[in-house]
Amino acid sequence: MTVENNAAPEPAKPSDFIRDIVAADLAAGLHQKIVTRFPPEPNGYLHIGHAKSICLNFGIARENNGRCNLRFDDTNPAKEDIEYVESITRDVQWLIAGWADHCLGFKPKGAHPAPQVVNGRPDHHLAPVAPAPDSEPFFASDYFEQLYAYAMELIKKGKAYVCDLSAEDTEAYRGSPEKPGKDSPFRNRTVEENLDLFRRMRAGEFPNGARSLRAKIDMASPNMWLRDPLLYRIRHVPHHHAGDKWCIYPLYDYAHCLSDYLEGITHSICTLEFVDHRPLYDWVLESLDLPRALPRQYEFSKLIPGYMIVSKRKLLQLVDNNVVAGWDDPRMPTLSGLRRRGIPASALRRFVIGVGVTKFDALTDIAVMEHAVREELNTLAARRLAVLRPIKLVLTNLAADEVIECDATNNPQDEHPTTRKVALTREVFIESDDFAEAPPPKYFRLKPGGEVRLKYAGIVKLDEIVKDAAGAVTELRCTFDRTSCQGEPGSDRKVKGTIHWVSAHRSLAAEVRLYDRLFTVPEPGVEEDFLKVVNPQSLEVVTARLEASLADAGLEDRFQFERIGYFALDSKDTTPGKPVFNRTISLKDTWTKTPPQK
RNA sequence: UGCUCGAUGGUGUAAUGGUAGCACAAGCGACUCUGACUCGCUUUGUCUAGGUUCGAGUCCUAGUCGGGCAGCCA
Repeated sequence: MTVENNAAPEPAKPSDFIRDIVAADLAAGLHQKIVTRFPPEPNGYLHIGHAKSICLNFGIARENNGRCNLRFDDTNPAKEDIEYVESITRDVQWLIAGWADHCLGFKPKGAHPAPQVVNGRPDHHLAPVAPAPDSEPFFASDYFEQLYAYAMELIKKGKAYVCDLSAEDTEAYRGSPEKPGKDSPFRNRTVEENLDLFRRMRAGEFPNGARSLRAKIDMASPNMWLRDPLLYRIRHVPHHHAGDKWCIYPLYDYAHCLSDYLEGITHSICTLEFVDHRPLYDWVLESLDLPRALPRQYEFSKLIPGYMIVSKRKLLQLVDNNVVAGWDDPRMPTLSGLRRRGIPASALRRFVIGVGVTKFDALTDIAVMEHAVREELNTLAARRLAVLRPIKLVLTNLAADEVIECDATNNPQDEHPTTRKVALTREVFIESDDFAEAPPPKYFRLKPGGEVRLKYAGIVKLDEIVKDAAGAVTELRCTFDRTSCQGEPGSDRKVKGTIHWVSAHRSLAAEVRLYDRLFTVPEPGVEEDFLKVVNPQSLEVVTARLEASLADAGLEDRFQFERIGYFALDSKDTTPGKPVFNRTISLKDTWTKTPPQK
């Protein structure tokens, strides 16, 4: 009934080219313990694409009794915020709860890499610890001091120099993929001058952008990232984690590999766009004569689910243009949106692990995710009766005050299903879809003169259709077959259709939000204007009638409204006595099929 | 026209020189007090051309097509 027990049945142990490498490295004795990391930049919300990366990194850690560090790649303070640190930490812990939380690597609060001696050589290292009240995630910004020391070392080795070129000139000097760049006029400064200048950069003597520290590699390299990439830039801005100690900040390519090294990361797994950066990743580490084993970078293709957008910039546009109600709108592909939608973490894991890990740019069929969600919810969700679009049905042979208590199964998927009581009364509501005055062929539901079973109650026969002056149906008058009740001899009498219902006065009215996919095309991301393919019917709000027991629903509960879909309380807009339910996903419907897409 | 990564049914993913398999989707059927679930059956695939080999999705060569790379973003 709830998702508190998040222990999902394990998917078959995954196998992919990265896990093959990990296994081979282990077999070769390269590492005694596997340490991976999930390194988000705290400048936005985590989305479903990150879920794949999280499950890959934590999955490898848990399969090898290793660790996966949560590390904030916070080297660009201008774009980052503590708010994101908090939401990301929360989202990661939600996604791995009950699955890989024992592998989550934190560090003692306030800890920095500690000096040590390895093979007679100086070294620094910061090992992971389990999450606890006195621990916190890792931050690249905690390594700024050590990163600075490494930079001084690179300068001394003649492998880095301070460059005075403007951003514009730097770009011009870099050339293009087809044309080699040319050396910066500052490339051959002496070590002493570089050391002095870099110290003064740190001391704050120069304005933003006046100088930078660059790696001295090869301005003619066919790989753009090897054309003397920037290592440090001057930014006179305070940092959300490091405070106001720094006015120079390292860039990703310099900070990331060394952060990996300092934490003892063995396998640094990232997405395909970093393939071109790998030579630089290796260059930095190999230039420093580091005494411990170096981390290695491996790349896989990111997850792009159909009918979704996974681009921070575009997601932000949806929020800014009020297409959705915020980052955690249940239609958003953010982890907070999916969670609010009612999707269990276990279902998300099942999905992202199931799609596999390759280097092929794939568009993943959204049906795969929907299937994973339904499969998970089918075992998790308690069945309830709810009518989304009510139409009144009167059981003419029941007394006005008569109440028949029926036993309803909570979850037929349980090994030992439990039951609850639902009240059948003279007046009930049924789904307006479940009645047709002029039924199409093979219509199993209620039609003139026809019989249908009210689930858990008994069989009714439609005698009379009452309409108002405008001709709209206001009431269906039926005869209830008492011999078809539970426990009666006729209870196993077969009728073709079984429909759901709720008592008219022993039920509650509630807002129900029916969510659908946010876009009308499978690949909104490649659209010239993705805002033009927003699904205008992505949200429909109805006032539904729910069986009375739903008044006790809790935020963690998952429900299947029988014959409709899976629902959960909205965590934000539900107030005491006034529940708001979100439709997580509809039940599969092979009768009123939606036309196949594309 | 540089570098780099990739290509297996409709979609995604296995097969590490030896019967092209799985999942989703689709179709048909069975079951059903959820037109759900479950079960059974079916359709559909190795980018092209050469080569090596007893044997090639896999190895080699050449091509074709697609992705990524010129932030002081990550």
